[in-house]
Amino acid sequence: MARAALRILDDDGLPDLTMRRLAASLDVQPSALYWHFPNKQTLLAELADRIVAQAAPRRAGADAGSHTRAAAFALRDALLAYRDGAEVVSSTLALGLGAASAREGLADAIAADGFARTDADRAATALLHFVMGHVSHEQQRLQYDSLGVVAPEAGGAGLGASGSADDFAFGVDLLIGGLQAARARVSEG
Amino acid sequence: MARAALRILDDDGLPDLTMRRLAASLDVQPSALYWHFPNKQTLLAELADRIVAQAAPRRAGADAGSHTRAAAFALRDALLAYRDGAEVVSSTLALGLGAASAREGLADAIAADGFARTDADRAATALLHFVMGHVSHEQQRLQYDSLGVVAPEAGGAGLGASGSADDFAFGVDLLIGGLQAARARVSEG
DNA sequence: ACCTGAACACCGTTCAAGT
DNA sequence: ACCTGAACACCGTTCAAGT
Repeated sequence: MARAALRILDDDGLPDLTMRRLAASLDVQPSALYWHFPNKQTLLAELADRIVAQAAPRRAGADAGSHTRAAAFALRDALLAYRDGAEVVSSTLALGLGAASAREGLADAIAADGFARTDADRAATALLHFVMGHVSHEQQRLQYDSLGVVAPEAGGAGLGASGSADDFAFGVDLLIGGLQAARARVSEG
Repeated sequence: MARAALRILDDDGLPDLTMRRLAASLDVQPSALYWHFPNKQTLLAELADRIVAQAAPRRAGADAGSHTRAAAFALRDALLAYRDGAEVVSSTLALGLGAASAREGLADAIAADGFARTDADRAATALLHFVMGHVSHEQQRLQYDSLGVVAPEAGGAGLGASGSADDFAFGVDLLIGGLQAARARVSEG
């Protein structure tokens, strides 16, 4: 059932993922779904859990902040793996139900890069927000572009989707750089 | 009309901001709205523009990165000024229609802090994504908390809404620190 | 120029009743 | 245990027609 929902999500997008459409895809009446899930929100939380769980840990390099970078890209890839994945995860993030593991994964990676646990937790929150914001934006653009509702990249630069990975890396490196600078400041006294 | 919509948004939230409800608040038939706006999306873009436009530039301090910090907080305040403000702005960001000025405002502030224009533009994108992600999360929590659908802060720390401003500042300072570190690296050669 | 009336094609959710 | 049938209270949008 969650599988069928993910299929609709990926094929037709979040707006088309309705309880009625999901029921139809399972050859069942819409009301039948409410025996399995109390409401749509809970269904989406389940999907969010599955999406972030797919985040396969990448091999971390040897350079500074490489675990953090790897975890951030792994999360991005997991979100990009399903159409509107970021939207789904974002919508359930505040509930604290699903996708909590995403934050923990980032925090662990930051700690693995040798940063203090207290900093790692707060930085993970910041990084998570950046990742969600970035990928949401990226996927929204993909959707609008495919609909022909093009918008010539507000600001004028017009780098397009190809620049997204670069922009993402830039943001991640900025946060890592900030962490390193903070650590350097402390160790200097 | 946009005024009436903002009123509903603030009083009852985005889910209750329907075309039918807006029409009723104006003592008009729903179909009448379509003479003024082609669709709901355009209406929301208009609202996003107005929300972001309210971002009153704060007085920047004298310390490094103060313009950037001030602009980030001004944007956060503007988003927080309306219920679900971040959601509304996020939803129209990818369209490139409304809220484009938010990114420009941040980029200008970063440049005003003495960073190179090319870095400023990319950093503004990262900062914007962080701000949107953070405030969206914050406002979603506010809504869930008020509905009693409490979630004990995934992760266990349980800092609550009071920690939001601190977390926000931490994230902004991380990004500013990253920019400074990058600049230092360049000037060293 | 601006709005009404009526319709079209949908939603999420509930709940008695069936098997 | 799991599903159907039927209903409730909604959506956004279109479009001829009115003033």
